[in-house]
Amino acid sequence: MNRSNTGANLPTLRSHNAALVLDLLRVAGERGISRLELAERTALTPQAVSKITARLRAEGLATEAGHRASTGGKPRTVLRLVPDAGHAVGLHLDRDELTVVLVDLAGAVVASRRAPLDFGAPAGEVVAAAAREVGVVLGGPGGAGSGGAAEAGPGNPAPTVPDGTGSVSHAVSPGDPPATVLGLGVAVPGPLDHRGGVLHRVTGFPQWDGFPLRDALAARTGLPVVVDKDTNAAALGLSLRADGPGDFAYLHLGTGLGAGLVLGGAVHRGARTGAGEFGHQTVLLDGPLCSCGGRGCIEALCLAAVSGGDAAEAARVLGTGAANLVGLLDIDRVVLGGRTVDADPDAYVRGVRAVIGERVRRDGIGAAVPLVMTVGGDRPVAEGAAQLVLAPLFGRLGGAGA
Amino acid sequence: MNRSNTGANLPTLRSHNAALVLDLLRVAGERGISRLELAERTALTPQAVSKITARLRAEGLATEAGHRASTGGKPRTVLRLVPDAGHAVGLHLDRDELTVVLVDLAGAVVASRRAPLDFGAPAGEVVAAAAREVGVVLGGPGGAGSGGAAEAGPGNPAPTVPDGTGSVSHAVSPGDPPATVLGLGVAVPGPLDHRGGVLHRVTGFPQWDGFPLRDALAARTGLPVVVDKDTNAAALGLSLRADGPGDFAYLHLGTGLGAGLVLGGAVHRGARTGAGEFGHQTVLLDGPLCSCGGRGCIEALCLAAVSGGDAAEAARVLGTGAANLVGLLDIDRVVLGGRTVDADPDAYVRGVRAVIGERVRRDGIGAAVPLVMTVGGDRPVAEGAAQLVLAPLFGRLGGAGA
DNA sequence: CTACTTAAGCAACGCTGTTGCCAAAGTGCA
DNA sequence: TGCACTTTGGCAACAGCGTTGCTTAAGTAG
Repeated sequence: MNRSNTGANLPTLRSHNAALVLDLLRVAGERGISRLELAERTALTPQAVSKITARLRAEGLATEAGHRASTGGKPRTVLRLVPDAGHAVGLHLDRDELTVVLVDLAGAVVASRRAPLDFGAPAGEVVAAAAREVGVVLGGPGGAGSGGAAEAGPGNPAPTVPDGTGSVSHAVSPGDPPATVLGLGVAVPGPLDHRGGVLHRVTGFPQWDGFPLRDALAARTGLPVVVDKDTNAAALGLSLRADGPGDFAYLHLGTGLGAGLVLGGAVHRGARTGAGEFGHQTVLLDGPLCSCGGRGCIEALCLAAVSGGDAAEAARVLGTGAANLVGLLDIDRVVLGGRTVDADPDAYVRGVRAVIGERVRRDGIGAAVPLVMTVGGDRPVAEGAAQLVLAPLFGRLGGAGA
Repeated sequence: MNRSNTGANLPTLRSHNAALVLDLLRVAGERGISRLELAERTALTPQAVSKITARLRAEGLATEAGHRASTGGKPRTVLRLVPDAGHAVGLHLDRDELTVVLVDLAGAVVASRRAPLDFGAPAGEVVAAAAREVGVVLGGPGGAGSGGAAEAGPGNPAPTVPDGTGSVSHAVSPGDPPATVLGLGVAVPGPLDHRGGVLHRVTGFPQWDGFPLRDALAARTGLPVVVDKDTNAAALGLSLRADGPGDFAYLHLGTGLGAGLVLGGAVHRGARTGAGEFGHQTVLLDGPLCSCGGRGCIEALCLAAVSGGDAAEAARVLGTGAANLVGLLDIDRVVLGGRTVDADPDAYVRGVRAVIGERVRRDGIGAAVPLVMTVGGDRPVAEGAAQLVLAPLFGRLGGAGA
């Protein structure tokens, strides 16, 4: 059961178990999973699993799909998630670009869109543009099927909006607006309050300080909205790609340096959504001044090495911070991402892996901590943002919880 | 509900709610708490709370204790935890000393005992001595009331054992062996496997590598045993002292430097019980060599400053590490402890607080992070060890979970 | 074709928190 | 003093959860 301070009743129990089964179905993917295996993995009785899966099938969330080979008796029936039973929109607002994806329950991208963005423009304009793009991805100018649709900005009644240069829109199923859109997950750079969906002073963009992004987008799109830091969204999305429930860290090196932490299957945000301040960890006491006012921050050292063209040194600094993090939290897996890393992935993976490996070796116990680059999709943040909406369905605290 | 990968049934539901209520009773302490307040805090209906508290009263865990002032109607009945309904033993094995405490459900120390210890002696001898001391604290040579009692070492049938110099034993209620001892929590220094209760290579004491401490002590005492790192035990115990469920870090500076983390009400251990490796966080790239083989570790810098008599510099280094930790995890509260800090608490609190305060100010948002010394008892580790046993009763994952 | 094994559903059951109702125990005002 | 009102908390009936006992379905092995 999910950690909480509130009591549980029968509906809570029911949805907990349903989420558990749904999560196993999601992880099983197209291979599917049998009722008895679900029973083993959940420690529920087979009969309980039968009842739960019957409900899920009645709701259209699961379906039977073939049989396993017999082991001497009646063959097991394979159950699978029905990906089309629900969708979520992920929106990534970056400093100079906007990315929107529409994903199904399985996390597959159904449609996506990318457009340039001036994050420094007035908040209202950015919100209007974002809502417009969300509407387009959803298959029409009107946005989601429900009420309160997007009051799209000036003009643009056409279904496909040629919105600036480089705007790309490739819907996999263009004329097929999904019936059930569960919500909109939004990932933004700066510090913010996740619970209230209110931004704080994003570095370099003071006009966002105190802006209620969640409520503004909810009013524009008519969808439930969840807002989180870009690194948290990416970490959540990437953590769902792996089978294991192990603790997970995503390190993002782009124009800045940040981290997203997934501990115990849930994004760790801290009380003020401040967790993941990785870039301003001090790794060189009395070192060079950082833009934050401190000295010897990882970010300052890293970016200095990058601008000096010394990727190996940048990787060494980054690796030192990563090793600190792995040691402090006993993290199971680390994933690297971000534009700077993407430009020279081998150097960074090799450099960071070397430092972590040395640390693990010193500490003796503990198998090697896997370190990889982001995989499967060049929009990890936007896809993760969509998972902010979907994760609660699978019992993973991501949007509503904490 | 507590985060888990297993399904939940009605007994699970029941114990979850009971634990929740019990935890609120524990936090309320002697002031007590009314049924309606319990209902508000748990989000359960008043009727459900009535049923749950009736069960707890029938089991002897709770009792009615007076009434609140009326607010215009029938006055609320105050409920309180019955501390004597259960006890737990906490054992702290330090490098040169052994501490045993017997605590009640409320966490109050009922009896305690301290004795010198040579942690470098053969494992069997240490275990025998520890089991003997546990038996003494429990009020007799035979140990716990249940079967499989301590096969106490050579001699010593007397109830109070004058066991070496400086051995102190002051039971509050000498002739009153508690009926229900729920288990034994053990806190030890080195790296270890919490799930299996097996030690790894404790620095300087290679003979403990691979020793199954949990099973050995369970066999000796006949009690359920939970083993954890000393810093984790202390962090758990100290975190329970505060009302808030906020995230918590305990920093221990003694012969070494370590940390215990309590995130979301549960001790964060990581997959291999390795979390909390605070001492070997790098804060000075290419700095002086540390005993661990790395360079620029907090511990190396800190201990160097301490041995040089420069408490201010040690506090500054420690504070840098603490600020890193606070920033990375958005920790709510930090507590300092350990012999070195105890020797000059003001200097360390002032120094560490200054560094954290500066960092928080730079980051803008976020209220000041409270930093205090350990309070209430000079045996925080042993008391925390006892809480390893009690915490699961209150729905706080500490012993069984994770 | 018979015997056996395994998977999965039906029906009855115990137990959970919830709902509707009522008694108990105070305060406040006439 | 007595009546009206407010608030607390238990009793009884209830819907819904997973569990248990048993039956049916659907394969393999000889």
